[in-house]
Amino acid sequence: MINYTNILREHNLKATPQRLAIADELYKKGHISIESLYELMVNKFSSISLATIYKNINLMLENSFIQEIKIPYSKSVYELTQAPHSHLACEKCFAVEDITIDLNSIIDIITKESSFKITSTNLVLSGICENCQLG
Amino acid sequence: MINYTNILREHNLKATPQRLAIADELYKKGHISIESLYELMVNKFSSISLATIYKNINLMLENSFIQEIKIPYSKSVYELTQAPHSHLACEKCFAVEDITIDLNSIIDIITKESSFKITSTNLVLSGICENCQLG
DNA sequence: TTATTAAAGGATAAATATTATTTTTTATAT
DNA sequence: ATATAAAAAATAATATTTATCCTTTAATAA
Ligand SMILES: [Mn+2]
Ligand SMILES: [Mn+2]
Ligand SMILES: [Zn+2]
Ligand SMILES: [Zn+2]
Repeated sequence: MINYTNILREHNLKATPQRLAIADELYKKGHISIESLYELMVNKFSSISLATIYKNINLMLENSFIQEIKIPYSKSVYELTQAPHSHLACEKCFAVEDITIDLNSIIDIITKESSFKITSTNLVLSGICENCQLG
Repeated sequence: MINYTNILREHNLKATPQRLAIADELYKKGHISIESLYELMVNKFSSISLATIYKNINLMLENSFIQEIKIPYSKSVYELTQAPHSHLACEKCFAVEDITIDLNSIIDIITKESSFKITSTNLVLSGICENCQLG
């Protein structure tokens, strides 16, 4: 159980109980959609407003405390900011897994071939996760 | 000026003037957002309904006549279905360019390392396009 | 051609999703 | 402890997307 008080403050975000709970859920679940996060938060703060979720998600994004991952044919999920990495998205159960892939060779090739200056990469590989292959 | 009548029919879509115009704009512009497409279409069909845009985009997606591309920190854009490829997204002018990158080696590595079955890839490289580097 | 019909378009309502506003509460610094 | 700027809650307002209903039309077959 990590304490996110200082990490929030380092991102210029006041460490409110709601925000600590959001950070906690993101840490535990890894990747969460807005509506899932709201449901989880209602369990802890029965009177929490959906607007509080949205305001916090947007502020946390602006201050790079979290990142948004856009998934094809699905809702966006959010995660605590960490080292750049790619994602595996299950088309059946919609689970999202982290995967570290070295894309530097690809970036190098493009940088040589074109004059586009790449600042960040976003790779989502869709398919069927291990669990869903069994069922 | 390509005639999309038969291509639409091959995708089980009636070739209406509105759909032919949508196909035409997608062909000319390459990648268009919903709202841009609506603005373009209003020029050709002054009484077109926004619902017609949404219904057609959704039907065309279901029938694989077009594809959706989700762009980080930006609205989705749509394009005519073509061979799988990746995208360069300019963070300044929001232009989206096509780029063909061979991701097979990456897929192979993941297939060996994990038991996730990849069925499609989605790579968006964000940065600054050539034009925006000049200004 | 003309007739038939299922599908599509237009108008608009309804449902979702997101953001803004106002008041109350609270985290943080003094 | 106090002051204060920021955050939360409640709720209104927008924005986005989908559904409905009626009219029009593309596709098909007499
Ligand atoms: Mn991740
Ligand atoms: Mn493309
Ligand atoms: Zn799965
Ligand atoms: Zn640009």
